[in-house]
Amino acid sequence: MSRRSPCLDCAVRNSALCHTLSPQRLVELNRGASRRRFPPGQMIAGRDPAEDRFAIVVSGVIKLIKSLPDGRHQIVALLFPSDLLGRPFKSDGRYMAETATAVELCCFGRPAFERLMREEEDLRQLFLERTLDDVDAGRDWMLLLGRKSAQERVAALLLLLLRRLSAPECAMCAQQPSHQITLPLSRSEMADYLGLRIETVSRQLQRLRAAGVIETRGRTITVRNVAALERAAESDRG
Amino acid sequence: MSRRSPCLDCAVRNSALCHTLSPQRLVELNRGASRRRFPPGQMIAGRDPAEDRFAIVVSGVIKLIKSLPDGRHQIVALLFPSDLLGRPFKSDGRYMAETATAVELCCFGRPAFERLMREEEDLRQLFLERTLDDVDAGRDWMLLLGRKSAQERVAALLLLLLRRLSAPECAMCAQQPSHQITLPLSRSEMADYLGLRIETVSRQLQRLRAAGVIETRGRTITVRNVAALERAAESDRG
DNA sequence: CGCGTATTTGAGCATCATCAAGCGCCGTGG
DNA sequence: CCACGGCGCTTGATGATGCTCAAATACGCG
Repeated sequence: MSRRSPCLDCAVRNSALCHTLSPQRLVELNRGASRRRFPPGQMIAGRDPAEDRFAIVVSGVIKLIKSLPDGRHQIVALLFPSDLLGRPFKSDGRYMAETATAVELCCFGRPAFERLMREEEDLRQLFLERTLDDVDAGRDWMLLLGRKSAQERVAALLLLLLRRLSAPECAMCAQQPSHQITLPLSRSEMADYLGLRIETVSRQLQRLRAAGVIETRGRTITVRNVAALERAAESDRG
Repeated sequence: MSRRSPCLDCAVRNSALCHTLSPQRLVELNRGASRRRFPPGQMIAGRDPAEDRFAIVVSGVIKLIKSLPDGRHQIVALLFPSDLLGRPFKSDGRYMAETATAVELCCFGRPAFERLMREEEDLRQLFLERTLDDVDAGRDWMLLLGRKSAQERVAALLLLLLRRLSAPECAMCAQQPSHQITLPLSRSEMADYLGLRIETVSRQLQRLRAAGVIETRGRTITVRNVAALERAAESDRG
């Protein structure tokens, strides 16, 4: 009983869903919750119903992947620290979830979380609003996939990563100068998110580098000219 | 007071969100609700905050469109009878909503609906689950836009329309034999939904016709071979 | 240092976009 | 009833973007 709640110094305590909960509720949620770590490239949720996880991302980046039988893949979402993995009220066998980087999760039992969702007004409301934001994010990406050129797609992805990785909940990612990021994705993963092939991604990065917009060194990218990058990504909020 | 609730013979009373409400709540909601009709091709919601509608689709089909400044468009969702138009808890200036066919809406005031959402457990839950379904639908479409060929896209769209237009809530659409549909979309709209050009859509339809999979007569399409159409669309639930 | 993997680079190609007619459907008006 | 015109759709020819296949290079890691 003298053990303090592990939530108090959680890296995402101010941004994850659970930030709306009272200390008492947190203690309750923590019974049966567990921190788990995964290495990069590991499948952590998918078709196996026994593996029907339900967790908050504490650090690292997770890919949600849809695949076709012939081996084509599309990453349909990236989960960053403070995002929720898992779908309440329905088992979620529609995507594969795989770590892109090393990941730390805070895992709960489904029943405990669903009960909290029912009982806690604020939690429910926050979850709903985040889900509505997910709808919007998906639709933004539909515009990108349906209508944008390879150049625009790559630029848009770099801006997305720049924004999300420098957000406060990613403090742990220890980002260098704010215009420099370490990509959490391989070229192949970038391609799967952008609906392109790996060679095309590589060439578009090359083009941006040649134009002096970015500098690349492996997975480290420095944005030299944010405005130019935004121009390359085209106005997104049309 | 002797006027019976207009909801009793509403075409979507069994499938729209409001089906969870008690008769008393329905009466309440109906104060300030109004039926409105719109011709095809009319913008009914978009950037204008005063036009921030909030409505159930009673009949017809609505397109949600995202656009880029240079005139590229992407339809990011279709709304069919019983679907909800509008985003609660946040004004929704992110898409343009335009009628694809003649449309009948049941419009509410935002405050009334948001209050019901707060007070009615069942309504809230249903709305949440539908929103989660919207997320999934968007992600399915991302796979289509990012990874599927023109042929697969067109076939997938035909199957989608076949399924949705023969659902019970579309009874009003008076679909003919169940393998025949009247497309609610022009070729141009199909292209904007599929991330293709109008000529490509036309050619793919032509290919399906040549293969004996469908018959086309203007906007009337008869599916001769559903299995072949499904094969052309490739397994979707990968 | 050397291997395996990721990434880059190159050459040729396929799919889909673009540009440009042509056709058919329909409503209008003669 | 038929000529006319407009619009949406189809069809054809050409071209560009991004894909495929292949090889070279860079990089991480033992």
